Amino acid sequence: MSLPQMSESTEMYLKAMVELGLSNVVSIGRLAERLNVTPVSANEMVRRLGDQGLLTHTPYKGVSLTDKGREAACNVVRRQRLWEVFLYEHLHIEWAKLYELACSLEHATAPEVTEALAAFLGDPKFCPRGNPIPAADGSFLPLDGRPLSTASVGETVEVLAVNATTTDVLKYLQERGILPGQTIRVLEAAPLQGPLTLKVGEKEVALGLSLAEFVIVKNS
Amino acid sequence: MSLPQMSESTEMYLKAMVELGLSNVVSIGRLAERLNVTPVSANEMVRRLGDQGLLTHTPYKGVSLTDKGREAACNVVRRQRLWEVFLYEHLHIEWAKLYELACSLEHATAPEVTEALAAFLGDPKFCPRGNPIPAADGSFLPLDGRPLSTASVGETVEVLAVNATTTDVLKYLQERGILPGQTIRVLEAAPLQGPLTLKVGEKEVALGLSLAEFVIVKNS
DNA sequence: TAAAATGTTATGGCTAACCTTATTATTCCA
DNA sequence: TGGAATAATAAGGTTAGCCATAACATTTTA
Repeated sequence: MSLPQMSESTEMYLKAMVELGLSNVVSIGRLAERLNVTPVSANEMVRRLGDQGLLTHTPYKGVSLTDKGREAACNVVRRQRLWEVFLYEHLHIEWAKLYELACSLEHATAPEVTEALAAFLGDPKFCPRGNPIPAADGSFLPLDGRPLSTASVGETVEVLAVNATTTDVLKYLQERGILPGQTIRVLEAAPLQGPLTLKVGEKEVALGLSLAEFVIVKNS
Repeated sequence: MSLPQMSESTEMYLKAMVELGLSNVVSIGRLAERLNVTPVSANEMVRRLGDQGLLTHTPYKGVSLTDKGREAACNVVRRQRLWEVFLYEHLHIEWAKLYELACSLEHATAPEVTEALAAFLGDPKFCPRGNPIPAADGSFLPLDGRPLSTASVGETVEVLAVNATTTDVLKYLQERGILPGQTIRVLEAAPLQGPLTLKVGEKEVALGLSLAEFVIVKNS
């Protein structure tokens, strides 16, 4: 009574590839880190996915999706983000938990359910974390933004999306008001990869650089 | 990014126990048949579930749920049937596919999603197949009915529920109008475990005894 | 340019849930 | 009561996706 013609693990790898930048070459290390597996395991799995024609691996360089992989990946991400919308707007699930809970559902969703869900939700274009939802045909307009970690002191930016996935990181950002739509001013950037000091609403917030990478912003 | 503290397989065994009669002693053979595994595999798995205290197995007699197992099982069935309601009423998924599609989702549903879903749906008491939905506290009022296979010639009965799970069986019954609420008259019962001849609406329908076991009816 | 960091490959191990084949035990029924 | 049906047990095999450890290759960077 299950459906996966693509395993849960495969879906996680594909999703990670999209989240780390749809068209980027991603190192095995980064992939392993995001998926919480050892580099050795990621290497094995990347070989399997390569054998299935979903991605290409250039040794010592990194991994990128093939056309087939990109299509499959967009489909996975579509399901993920549609469920996030449903959980948020209709079930009123806590924002920080959306990714994790939607992730489980995503793996269990047949194509006809995906499309019926999209129709039910009114074909939303963005998920509650601000990320675009790929269309049914696989088309995907990426966000026109950059990570907050690249912003310079004095800049004022607007949060487009939060790209984090783990509940604890999302909760941390939420508690500090770092949510889509929020305007942020960069007050200070500590040297040696140190944290940013931000003005978020009325509050001053210190944010580590690695967390700031998860926050996608545009000039405002 | 998954949740199962109880494996998918465990959930399927528990669900099967409920579907084969919440308080019945079920033989390994029947369990194996419904789950589409060999009796040897079912035996192994039953031992594992016994070790976890979910059910008790009396050799050569059969299997029954413990209190702990019953609670877990009701929870699984609750999730399953709530999703059936959602898929049917909000996503307009084909009736015959509900069980299978809801089954996948069920395994991927965290408790907080279950309860939010129940609230969203207005705490429904029955699934689209006519089966009762266990309450959040585990209480479960079973149907007051019996299998159509036990009906005698000349009886007129009303379908309370369809207990089948596979899409092909559900489709077969649906095509013949055998759905909850339908009134059926038993015209004939062939000897030697032969099929029943039924009057369903305007049509005469022949139905094998093993299929008739899936149809729960009451006197009407 | 050498050391550090990163990536690759090899080997072996683990787990859950299935499988087959074969043997033995029990229960049911005629 | 004896054979058929059903159930239990034993032994060994498979798969996916992980793990660790260790050796080796390449790339980056100081």
